[in-house]
Amino acid sequence: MPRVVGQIDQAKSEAILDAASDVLGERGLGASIEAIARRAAVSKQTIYNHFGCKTALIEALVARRVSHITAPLRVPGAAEQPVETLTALAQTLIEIVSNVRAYSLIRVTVQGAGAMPELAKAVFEAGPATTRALIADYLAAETQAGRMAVDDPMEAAEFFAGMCSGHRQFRALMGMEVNADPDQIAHLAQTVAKRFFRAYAP
Amino acid sequence: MPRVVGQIDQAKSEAILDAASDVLGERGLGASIEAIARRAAVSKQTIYNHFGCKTALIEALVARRVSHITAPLRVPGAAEQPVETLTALAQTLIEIVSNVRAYSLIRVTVQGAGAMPELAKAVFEAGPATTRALIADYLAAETQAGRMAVDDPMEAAEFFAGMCSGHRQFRALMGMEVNADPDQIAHLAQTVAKRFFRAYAP
DNA sequence: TGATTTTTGGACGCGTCAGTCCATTTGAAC
DNA sequence: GTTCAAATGGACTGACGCGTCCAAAAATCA
Repeated sequence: MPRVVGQIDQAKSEAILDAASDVLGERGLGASIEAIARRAAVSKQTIYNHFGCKTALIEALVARRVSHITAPLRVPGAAEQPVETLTALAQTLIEIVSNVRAYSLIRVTVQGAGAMPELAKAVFEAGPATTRALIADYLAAETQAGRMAVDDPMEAAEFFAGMCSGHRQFRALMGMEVNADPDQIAHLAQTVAKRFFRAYAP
Repeated sequence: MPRVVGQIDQAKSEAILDAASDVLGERGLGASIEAIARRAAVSKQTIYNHFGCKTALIEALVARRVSHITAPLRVPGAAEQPVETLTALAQTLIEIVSNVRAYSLIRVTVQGAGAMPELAKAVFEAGPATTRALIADYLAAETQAGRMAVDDPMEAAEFFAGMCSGHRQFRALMGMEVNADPDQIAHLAQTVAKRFFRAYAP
């Protein structure tokens, strides 16, 4: 038997997805398969061998990125002070929103929302929706423990996420520069947590 | 002299822009000029007579919409109670974010950000940036008057706008349904104002 | 009615891109 | 070295969309 099936697949598929991420981020959904092939130093046919069609390629790309992006989104272990947990949470959220790479994916999804609504919904569920549910759970628990007074956890979670993303979301979406200075992000996260806690303190 | 130049222009141009708004909102930037012409019950050539090229058409469309959308964005006359002013402000913002028509424009802008960055920047300046500045001015004035305690008005304005848009922004961008029930919007606006004021009360 | 301009609609050139086909080369396993 | 799947690359089809051109029709005013 020659050549194990799926051996080279692994590496090449990754290379193709990396290239697709870059090129789609730069040129948008209109980017041609040939451009992606060039960037990946791979023949166009190989892409079709691996993914079948452009839509499937994009779906694979989105699936991979989404898992990368949402990975760090875990509520830190039960905290002594809510403000500290909220600060950590805000920091993660703001970092995600400030990540150009992540946003190039979102932009692609927005562009494709018309043509592939399932994809848009999947990204929404995996990203923002999951995030909100996570935060809401935490807020409900803190309220139960008497450390906060959140009457509507889902709504509050939305406020919290909104404070974190704010205009950065818009700027990122519009392809404009987003300040990603770690110090500034840390400071912003602290402020968000402080103000949010003040709004929902018992 | 026959036919006054620019007389029919007015009406036809409007019709074309309306159709363009609809079709672009539905199909995205990829929508063809022919589709727009069909929707406007106008010949393709007429569109070119009026606007010259697709880019110019989109620019004209965006310019018109932006002025429509931001029109209601005025800070209500100096209020007795900040919470009431903030509620009115939040209401306007949430209504804009929940307006499908307005968001179809934003989606078009996001899609076109790569190809026409000037347009994206113009929309950003006219929309979110202006809004933030307006809110910040108000917050600064209230702080001066001793009715609030906002140390960083720009930052606070961003938080306020973020709380209003929240996930609605994402859903709208992704082409998903957005709840536009007036009662719910009113309730949400009240909550935003209440919580925000609590976060920044003296 | 006549003069003049816009509008129409259909055909056309031109470029781009998705996806296919295929002869040839590469390279891992035997 | 033989074998056979995977990869290459280049040519090709078919579709689509922008923008142009033009002759005929409609609309406007004198």
